[in-house]
Amino acid sequence: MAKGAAVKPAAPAVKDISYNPRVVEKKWQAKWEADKLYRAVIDERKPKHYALTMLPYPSGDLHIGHWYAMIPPDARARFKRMQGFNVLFPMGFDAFGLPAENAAIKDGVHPMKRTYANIERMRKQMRSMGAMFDREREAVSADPEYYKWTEWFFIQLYKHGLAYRKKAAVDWCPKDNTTLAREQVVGEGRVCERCGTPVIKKNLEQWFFKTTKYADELLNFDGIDWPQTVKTLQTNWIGRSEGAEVNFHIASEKELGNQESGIRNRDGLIPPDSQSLITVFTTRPDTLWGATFMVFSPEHPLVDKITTPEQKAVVDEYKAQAARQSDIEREAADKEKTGVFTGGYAINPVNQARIPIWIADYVLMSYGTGAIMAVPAHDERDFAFARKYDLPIVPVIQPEFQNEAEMGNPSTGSGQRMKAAYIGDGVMVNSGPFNGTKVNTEKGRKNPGIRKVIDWLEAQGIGKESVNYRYRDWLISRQRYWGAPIPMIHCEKHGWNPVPEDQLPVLLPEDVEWKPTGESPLKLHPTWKNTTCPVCGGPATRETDTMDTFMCSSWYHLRYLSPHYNKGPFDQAEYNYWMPVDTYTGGIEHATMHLLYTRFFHKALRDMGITEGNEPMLQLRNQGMVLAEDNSKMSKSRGNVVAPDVLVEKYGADTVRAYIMFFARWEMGAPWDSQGIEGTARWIRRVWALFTDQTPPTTASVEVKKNLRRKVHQTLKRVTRDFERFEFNTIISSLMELMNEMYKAREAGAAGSADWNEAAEIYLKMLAPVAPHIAEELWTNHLGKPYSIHQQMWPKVDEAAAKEDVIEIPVQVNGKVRDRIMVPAEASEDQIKSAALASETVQKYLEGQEPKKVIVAQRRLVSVVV
RNA sequence: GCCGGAGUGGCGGAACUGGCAGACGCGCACGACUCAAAAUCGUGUUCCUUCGGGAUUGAGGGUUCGAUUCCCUCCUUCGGCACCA
Repeated sequence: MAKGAAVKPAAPAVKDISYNPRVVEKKWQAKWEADKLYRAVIDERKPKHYALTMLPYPSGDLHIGHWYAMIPPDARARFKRMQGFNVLFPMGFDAFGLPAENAAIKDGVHPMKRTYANIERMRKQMRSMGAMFDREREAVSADPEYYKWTEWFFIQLYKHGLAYRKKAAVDWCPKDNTTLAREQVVGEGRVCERCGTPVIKKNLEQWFFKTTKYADELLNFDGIDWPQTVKTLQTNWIGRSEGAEVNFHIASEKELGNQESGIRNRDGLIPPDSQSLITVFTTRPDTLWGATFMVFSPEHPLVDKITTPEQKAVVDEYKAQAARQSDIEREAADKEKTGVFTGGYAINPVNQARIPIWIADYVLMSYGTGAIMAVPAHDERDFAFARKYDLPIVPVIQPEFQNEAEMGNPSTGSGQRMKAAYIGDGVMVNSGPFNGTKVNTEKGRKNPGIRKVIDWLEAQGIGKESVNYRYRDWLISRQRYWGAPIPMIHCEKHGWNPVPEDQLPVLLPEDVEWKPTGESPLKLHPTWKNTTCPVCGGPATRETDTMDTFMCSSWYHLRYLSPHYNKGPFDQAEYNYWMPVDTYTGGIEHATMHLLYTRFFHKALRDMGITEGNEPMLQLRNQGMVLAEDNSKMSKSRGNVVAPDVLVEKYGADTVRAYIMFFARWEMGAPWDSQGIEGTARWIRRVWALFTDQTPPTTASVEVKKNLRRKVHQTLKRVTRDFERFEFNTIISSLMELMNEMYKAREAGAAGSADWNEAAEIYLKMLAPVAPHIAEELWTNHLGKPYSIHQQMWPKVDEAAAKEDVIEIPVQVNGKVRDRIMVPAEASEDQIKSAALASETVQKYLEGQEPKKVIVAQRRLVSVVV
């Protein structure tokens, strides 16, 4: 800091206002491109750094959000490069997808034509950013040379048993006319992630990837530096829950015949055959003795078998009604529970209790086994159901310190007086051999009660430890044209077989018609689907569905390594050098989609010997969102989008880049402020003037120069740290501060001195990643340094120079700052202490009293307590 | 309901590991330059004030010599999940 420095006015500098970003930026962009300055090639002598930013969909126009996503990572990649890393920073296009096809249905423009025109336009716009993308690494997922390998990967997954076909109730978007992965259905209304239309269920046979095989491994984030929020989102999405599977069986004739004699049936137990076995999943096996009824999902296959003739009419009616309801209606959590009795009974294997079987739509066929044991005393949902239909409630967990009135009286075997289900800890009661066992609120084996019961169930052969996941396999079929074809052939005799690999890629036919029929144009194409069976050579048909575009983006980071390589998806040498990705950046909206798929993909490939290591991306950072000025979301339809092209035209790319980095915390985002950019523009112009003004001769004092040098190295230290941490806004403010100091130093006559020249050099090097054009122009043409600034090494901090020699220390009396004292930086704590107590102001506040305590805190503050 | 993030001047935000709250910028006010405006430059700018000070980082409490920072309770807001047995 320049505190205490005598600022002597010098002759005013002569202003140079020749800064014209349009000329400067065009000039350098052309030169850098001609020189292939940003070409990244393998160089074993240098450490590598793979910086990756999520690739855009070619929507047609680059908007401010793209800049926000790409520019700060670009600046950081440039910084890494100056630090001596060999940096790969590629860009490409996620070019398949619905919007282009939907537009084609409207106006007949072929998706391919539209997509490639959009790409061309966006390439041009991207050039104006002045980013260090390696153009020769660009990959476009809709290029046959790309999707050939997307198809190839499908076949590898198929061959390794990770791609399979099954009929299932799948989510269908009636507007986009296609199935969707579970992840693409969002929100309370269960709507299509893309178009907001409520989805419906369809029973279809579709292709799936076995993502669930990796569920446990995907929960492990060891060795990767990812934001906690993403890890939490993925963990919740996978939804692992630990418990047990328990085998109940349908009560036999004999068991039913005994019903007068009560719950127990000691003699003549008929061993349950597999037909009458009902397996349930429960996270609370410790409450098994409290199961007083069972509930089946209305779709459960055993429902018809157990339903008695008397109950058939109501059961059929309930089933029909459940089938009619949409998912939204059915899954509304606050809906009152309904259900009907089937007339059938099951036998609880732990105590032979004969319990009624109901069906209810709150039990989902898609989770667990589609059937549950209901323990109304200790589960809120079961409690509500039991109350409504007057089913017995038997408490089996007794809280240790609660009176009977609240709990009901367990000794009578009745929980009818309970006001709510009890889900806390306590002691097992009414539970045969387990009475007295303590139960806490831990999940799974960590809970002593659950652990003991699971071990016992396994010993008895009536159940086993089990884990269930909310996570589903990834549905990848899309009934659309504009995607990578699923390379499978169906033959009447030989079923499904992959297209022989030497016949890849299966190319999309170009002569297709756009009709809003809801069927894939591939299916309607007269000849495309006809082919021969790879097994017998007989007539066969191609799969006409295409792949979810998330399949393309699951491996694009590999295609960038060698986008035109034709012997495999990537060149092994490139892989060995560049992978894994060192820093990955993008929006958090992909937490449970792309980011989970790409981890799955990498692990599956690893198990096939194609990739190495457990994770594809070591470090992940998410940028926030740029909102419109009124805090609303930017969208074309609202007409509130900020067009970067206009800003570049007005201020130049360097200013837009700097403002993008400055105006918000990058990971948070903020509403756009079109006035705020004026401040950044002013700064850039002032930087230009600082370096181009004609300055008076050097007259500065030693002190002024020393202070300048201190500020330079303090700033360098801070900027270096902030680049590492993705704290871009403070990089800019530090550079603004240093510039202000340099203006003051110049006014004090520092220009032209050795310290000034060092400051100028370091300043431009720090500016180079942020504002590459102006930094290059000032570096080569005004400082006369060798081209290019972007090939210079990042400067080293001189710690000694950065140190203050006099420090100002605030003195608190009873927690309030009363004075500030100046002491030498090397002063001992004792010296600081006496200096503080010597202060007149401090003495005044002491009012003659002896201080009780004097704390000198890390030479930063003195605290006097009276 | 459950899980996670955030809450600091008129605004965006800063504050290293518990140690001077409000850096930097926008906006605003005043001044210089100008016939005038813009641009530019300079000064000021958390609030209250009886000009001594006092209050202040969503609210309340706690730990501490000292809390924007740690702990507890609550409020607001954003995001995710949601009858998951």
